[in-house]
Amino acid sequence: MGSGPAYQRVADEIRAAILSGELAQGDRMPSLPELATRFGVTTTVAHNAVNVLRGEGLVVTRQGAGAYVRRFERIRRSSPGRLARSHWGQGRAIQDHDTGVRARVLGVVVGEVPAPEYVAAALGVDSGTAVLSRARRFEVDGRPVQLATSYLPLELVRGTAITYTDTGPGGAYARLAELGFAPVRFVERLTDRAPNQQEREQLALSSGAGARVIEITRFAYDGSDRCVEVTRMVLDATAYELEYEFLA
Amino acid sequence: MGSGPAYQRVADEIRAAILSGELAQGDRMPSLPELATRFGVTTTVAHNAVNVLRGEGLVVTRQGAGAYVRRFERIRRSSPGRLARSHWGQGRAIQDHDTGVRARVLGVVVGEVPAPEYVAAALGVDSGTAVLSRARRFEVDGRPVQLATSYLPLELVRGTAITYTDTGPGGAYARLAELGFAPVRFVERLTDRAPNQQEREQLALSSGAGARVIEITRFAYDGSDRCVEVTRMVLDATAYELEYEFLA
DNA sequence: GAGTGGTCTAGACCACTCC
DNA sequence: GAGTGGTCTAGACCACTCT
Repeated sequence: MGSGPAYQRVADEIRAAILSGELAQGDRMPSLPELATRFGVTTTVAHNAVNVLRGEGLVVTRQGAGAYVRRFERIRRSSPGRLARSHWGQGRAIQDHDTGVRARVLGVVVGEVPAPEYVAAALGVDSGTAVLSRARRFEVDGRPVQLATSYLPLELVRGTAITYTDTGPGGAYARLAELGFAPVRFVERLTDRAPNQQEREQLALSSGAGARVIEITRFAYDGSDRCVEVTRMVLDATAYELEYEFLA
Repeated sequence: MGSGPAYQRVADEIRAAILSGELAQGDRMPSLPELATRFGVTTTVAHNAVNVLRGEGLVVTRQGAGAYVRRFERIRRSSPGRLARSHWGQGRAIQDHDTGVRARVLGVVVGEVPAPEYVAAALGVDSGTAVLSRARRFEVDGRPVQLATSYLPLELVRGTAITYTDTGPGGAYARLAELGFAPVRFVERLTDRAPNQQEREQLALSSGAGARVIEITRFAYDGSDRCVEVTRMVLDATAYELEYEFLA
């Protein structure tokens, strides 16, 4: 046996079974008592082992229903390809570029909110000034994978389709372009962190240690280098592969 | 008190104490028995709570020595700024851009290795063909934060300073430029995942669930769109903030 | 109701550091 | 040697699903 802790050894063996295909994607895992018996440990140790795998994104658990091998196919999110004008200029939604037809946008909520500090600083308004907020959630194959909230200056978008739930073909960027504020430069800042409770619920992440999200804050600038939009996204860290292309 | 599990409530209170500054960065945490007594739980539950915070990167533990509030200052890693020719063209190392003078490069190991599949595919050689490998480790303030291994085609770099431990001013990219293969375009792919055992050791990450790394694979292309270098980096996920800038 | 995952107790032993 | 974090046992109860 490995010299490490028992729960690591158990996790190692299960992981190997998953990666070798012995346990296929979507398969139900043996129950905790079964694992305990098979590996000669207590159910607590078996639980620890499953926890490790859950943290790695290999296993998802549903209380009362069982543990399952995760259907594993990361979504590739490509930048700047997904934000290129050639893309949304053709009337397609940005997330189409990442996820094909499997993606759905849910729970779009549009409203006016006081600008958070980092938004106010970027948009050049006083902190707390009302800005347009567009919140939504992305699901792929019925699984929530991303939360996103965009903030735009009210004087730019008032009375336009950007204030509607459905912004029309090409999305908000196409509307900004029609207004003469087409975004041409982007800055994205990424941090990897633990989700808060609300994010755990909305992204259906398990509690306990291990679950991670990637927080992306994007700043969009128009041709005169004015920041016209700030978007904060929270991604299920195990659901994505991010790609960036740039010139030296 | 909160309706959730006890270990979450304990973690919540400690987290609040850290974020409010009541527990300062670098402070020693109360011991597990102390926490257990204070919150009326067992040491096991106190341990679970500390585990949660460890996973969030707020606390670091040293077996036998205690648990400490992490000194927390994420390293900002900016692209393409850090890879711009204007930077390494002046003879500065790339990591200077991210971390200032606090960074150190350790354990540089140069050698010839069979190309991993993803490297061979990018460099346009057969899988297993010998390529130059440059492995190294980055430390900031004495703490290991990143592992990196670069792969370059042997026929490009044989007999050049790139095969030395010290590649000279401006690093490998400056040498590639002198050879007429200056990298001008980059693609970086990022995934969040759990570290393997070797990575846990080299990055001084705790075992158990919770620790995460960001794996970045970078492909560097020269002016004729030939891939001249592949670099795989493994970052302590809680140590970095990544920034990307690009045009639509 | 039976089975499942999630949490918890009240101990125990080990490896490690040196407060 | 005392104190610490890390692991583990052998139970228990709860919330949940329905395999």
